[in-house]
Amino acid sequence: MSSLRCTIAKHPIIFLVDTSTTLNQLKQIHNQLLINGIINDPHLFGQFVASIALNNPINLTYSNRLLDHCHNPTLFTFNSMIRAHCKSSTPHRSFEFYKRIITSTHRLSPDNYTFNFLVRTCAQILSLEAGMLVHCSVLKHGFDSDPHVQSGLIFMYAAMGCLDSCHKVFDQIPVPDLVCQTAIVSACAKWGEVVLARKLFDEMPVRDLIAWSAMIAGYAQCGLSRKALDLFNLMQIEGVKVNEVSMVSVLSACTHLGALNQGRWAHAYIEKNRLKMTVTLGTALIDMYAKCGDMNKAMEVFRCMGEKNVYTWTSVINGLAMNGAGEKCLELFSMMKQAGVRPNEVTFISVIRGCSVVGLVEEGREHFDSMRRVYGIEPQLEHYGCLVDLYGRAGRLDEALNAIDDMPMKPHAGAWGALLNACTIYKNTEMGELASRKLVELEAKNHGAYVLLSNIYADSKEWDKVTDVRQVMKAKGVKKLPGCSAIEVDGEVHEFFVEDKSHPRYNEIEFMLGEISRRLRSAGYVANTKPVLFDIEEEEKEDALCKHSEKIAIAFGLISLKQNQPIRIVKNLRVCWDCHDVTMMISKIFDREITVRDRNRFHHFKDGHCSCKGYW
DNA sequence: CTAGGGTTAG
Repeated sequence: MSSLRCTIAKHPIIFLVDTSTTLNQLKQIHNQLLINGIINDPHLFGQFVASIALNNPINLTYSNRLLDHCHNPTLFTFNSMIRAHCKSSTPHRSFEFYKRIITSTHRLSPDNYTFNFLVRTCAQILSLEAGMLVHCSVLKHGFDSDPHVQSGLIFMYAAMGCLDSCHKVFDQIPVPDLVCQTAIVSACAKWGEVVLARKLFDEMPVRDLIAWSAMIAGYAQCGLSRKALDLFNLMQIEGVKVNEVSMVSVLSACTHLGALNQGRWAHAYIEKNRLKMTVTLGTALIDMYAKCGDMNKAMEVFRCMGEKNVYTWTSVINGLAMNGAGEKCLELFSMMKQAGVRPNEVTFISVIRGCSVVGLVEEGREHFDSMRRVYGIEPQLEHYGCLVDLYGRAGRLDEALNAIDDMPMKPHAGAWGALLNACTIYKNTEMGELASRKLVELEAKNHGAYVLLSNIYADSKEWDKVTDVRQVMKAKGVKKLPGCSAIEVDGEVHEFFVEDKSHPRYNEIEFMLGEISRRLRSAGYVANTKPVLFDIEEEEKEDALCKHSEKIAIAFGLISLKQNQPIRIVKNLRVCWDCHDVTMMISKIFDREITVRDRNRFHHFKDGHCSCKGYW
């Protein structure tokens, strides 16, 4: 037990109060104080109350009650109470103590500490109204020149997404210190002004570890993972020491890029430099391995971790679901509950997905129902979307539709999209038309709605309707989102977009694409290819084969990786039917293991088959 | 006697 020593000025009694101090122990200490007469010393008693509040948020109620017996609590006492409540489950109660300061009969007046804590309470409860009132009081009392309060205000407005206010506060600081500079960099990166963030970062006269971490995290959060890793390299070149917090953002960037080798390097770095394996860092590692396709390693890290929180469990459960290991996913969920970790709304999304990928409909439904019944979590749009998917993938289309009808809120595009996807798999034209109509009503330019509908028509050879859909798409200007696939070769991530010819080795890639095409055709596979997008001409189909980003990436993998090295692709969209078919064939003809992570899940291709068994 | 900036799961 790490005890926090709270010494009372020159008094022999030392309080040992921390998060594990029980109520009974507190009462014993309280009695000790009574015996020693400290209770009559208002200043010391105020400190006692404060020390409980600060070190034992669980017993906040106790210090609240004690405070009522405090005859003349000091500003220190009140400040401590505000600070303690700020991070508790009842942050709004901070304001009660502010009120007691300003209405105090002992002529107390708030100081810079008071406002610093109050500002953080506002950030905590995300109340812009409260934040602006506190800001006014800060100005009124003249604490806007205090650097702690300044950074606090930037932090608060950043938490609420008021970037303009962040800038206003920052611009009025004559000489912002390192902390304020970092706060504004972080705020800009968090809310889309990442270029400005970088500019401010570059202009900083001194940059410490936290400043670097803030900028790296900013890139990672914007999805600019490549830039995050580049900056991390620069940071190392400049000789700035890395710690466990900065490593989390680095791992997060690796995760999004699917850069397994860089992630492995980061893991080795962590162990070699003995960075503290915090829960957060461990969770980031698990997520990295899981989303880069190495689920075994993810499980290994998971088993080695001592403390596991809801993030940790959810990461591993989600990883198993994404990799199609539904049963294992449910096993871990049950272990999580046994370990006494309470699942939250995110956990349930992964659990129901896990059921969905292996067709465990009844289990999935039970978990969905248990959300509200057992855990008091109201299912949100996402959960209903998962439920529709659960029924839909299993071919139980009527129940999927019922799930949509049962939604207490307006069904979102995700719900209809899940239904439409199911209609495509099970070739239900009628319901598919309904789903795509609803989808288009919600999102007029939803590319998927048109593509899937036309797939249904193409499957049932209704070419006229296929043409109609095509014309509507053209008329509405519906454009396909640009697909992007990434592949890591020798620790470097290469990105390919649709029809991307910009790679320095494109000549070889093009040659390989031709080779793929020839070998698929000679093996008689092309004839089996489902109608791509529309009833396009044979030549166009051939052309389409070379267009999609994952095919270019796979071709690059074939020319740049050794035969025994698996080809691992990360795609920003979902894999299309055609690419899925073609990749299965490539895995057989070229005798390669290919793993594709699309935005939904993993596909492990081997010997002409895919781990998803067409169930996606 | 109390404070500030960077981190994880959908």
